[in-house]
Amino acid sequence: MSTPAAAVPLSRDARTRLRREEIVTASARIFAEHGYAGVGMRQIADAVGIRGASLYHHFPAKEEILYAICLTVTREPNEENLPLLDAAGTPARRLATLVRAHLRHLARRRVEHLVALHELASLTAAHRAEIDGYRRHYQRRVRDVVAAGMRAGEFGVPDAQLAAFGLCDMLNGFSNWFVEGRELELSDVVEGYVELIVGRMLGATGPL
Amino acid sequence: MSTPAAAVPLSRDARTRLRREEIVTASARIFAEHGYAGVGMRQIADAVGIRGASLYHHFPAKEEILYAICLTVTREPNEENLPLLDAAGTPARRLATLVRAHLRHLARRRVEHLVALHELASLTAAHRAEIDGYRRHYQRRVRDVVAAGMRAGEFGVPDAQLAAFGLCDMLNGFSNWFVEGRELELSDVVEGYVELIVGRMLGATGPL
DNA sequence: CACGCAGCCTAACCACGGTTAGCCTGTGGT
DNA sequence: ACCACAGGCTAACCGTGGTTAGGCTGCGTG
Repeated sequence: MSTPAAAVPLSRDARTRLRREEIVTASARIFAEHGYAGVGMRQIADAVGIRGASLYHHFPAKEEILYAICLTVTREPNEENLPLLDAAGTPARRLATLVRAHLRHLARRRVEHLVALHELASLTAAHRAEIDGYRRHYQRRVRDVVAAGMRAGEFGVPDAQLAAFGLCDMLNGFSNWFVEGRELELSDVVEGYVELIVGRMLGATGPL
Repeated sequence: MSTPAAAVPLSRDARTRLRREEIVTASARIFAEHGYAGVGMRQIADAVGIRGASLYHHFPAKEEILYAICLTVTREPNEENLPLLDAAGTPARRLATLVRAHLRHLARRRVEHLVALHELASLTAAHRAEIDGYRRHYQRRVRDVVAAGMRAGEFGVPDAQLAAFGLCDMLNGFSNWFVEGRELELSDVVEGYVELIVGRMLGATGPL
């Protein structure tokens, strides 16, 4: 076999990327707990077993770590979920698929979402503008599909914009209270929200 | 007349209270814009026309200002809105009344809500626990009324807890995007949300 | 009218934390 | 085998910002 199981050679910049990822993940966890401002570089460094100053071999500044967190967690839904809205099927089914994907993504990257949701104000103006851009784009796409469903007579809501706001807030609020393996099961929440949002609130009928 | 219109005598500790209020309001505005950690005492002091050190005649610490913001904006809904759930009427109508009151409160204290929503991590552990307590209490009361509506056959939702989460997230998300006099009118949003949440999502029928 | 304190001031302290400088080492590529 | 550099370390800097000390003043109260 071409990939030996015992030795893990792992190319130089593969390890580099891993290290970066490790720092980002650890930072997200600590930021989520103590807030971005309440965490020092030395504290982050401790979590990955190096010294504070060494972090600057991976990130040029503390804010860049936060930016990395916000960027991935804001870009991924755009790249992974939005295509689902372009797939075949009725607006209702496409939205239901998006809701499922969105919630599962939120669960998978829960802490990163918490940080991105709470610490936008700690970003550089430029970085913040970029993140906001992604968010607005996402929401606009959702609104457009809601509007399409209204035109198709599938949805009974009075205003697409308002429904889209409510929909997105419901989805994103999820990361504030959901914790894996406590009280509520993920798949139950996902299917429950599909029914609450697409089935009941928007008023779609038939299988989703 | 006993209250002269021209001169405004204003007792000593009335002025004191006003000053405190002024500091809190200004702080909320600046915190909302730059984040709690991004704002210094001197910056807050500038906004009310005094020097940084003078703030300590009104608050023993910076965190106490944040605490004051969070406390009022978290306690007020408990004291003003929750009694509405105990009033006469069906669960649906009582919930509709709560939604209206909640949204109007959010609009009135918009910036304070933004701060309280984003800066919980900057509070002392003790203060944070207290605020969390108020929030959980509020949500529990909402959930109970949803459950009551289910038992009465008014609501068609499958799970009261899940519906309550969605409901509260939709309500609170409101303060993230609503700005007075831009695009959407407050009363339209309020009535739209009453229909979206109580009418459509929960499935209440009849006038709300 | 005198006293006292609320409320503001200036000055300064001091800890914390982001960041930089400069060095050492092991390793992967030539 | 050698060289370069990624990646880590120690030490130190230094601005920022929360907080304290101590003094002045003018209003409201006894």
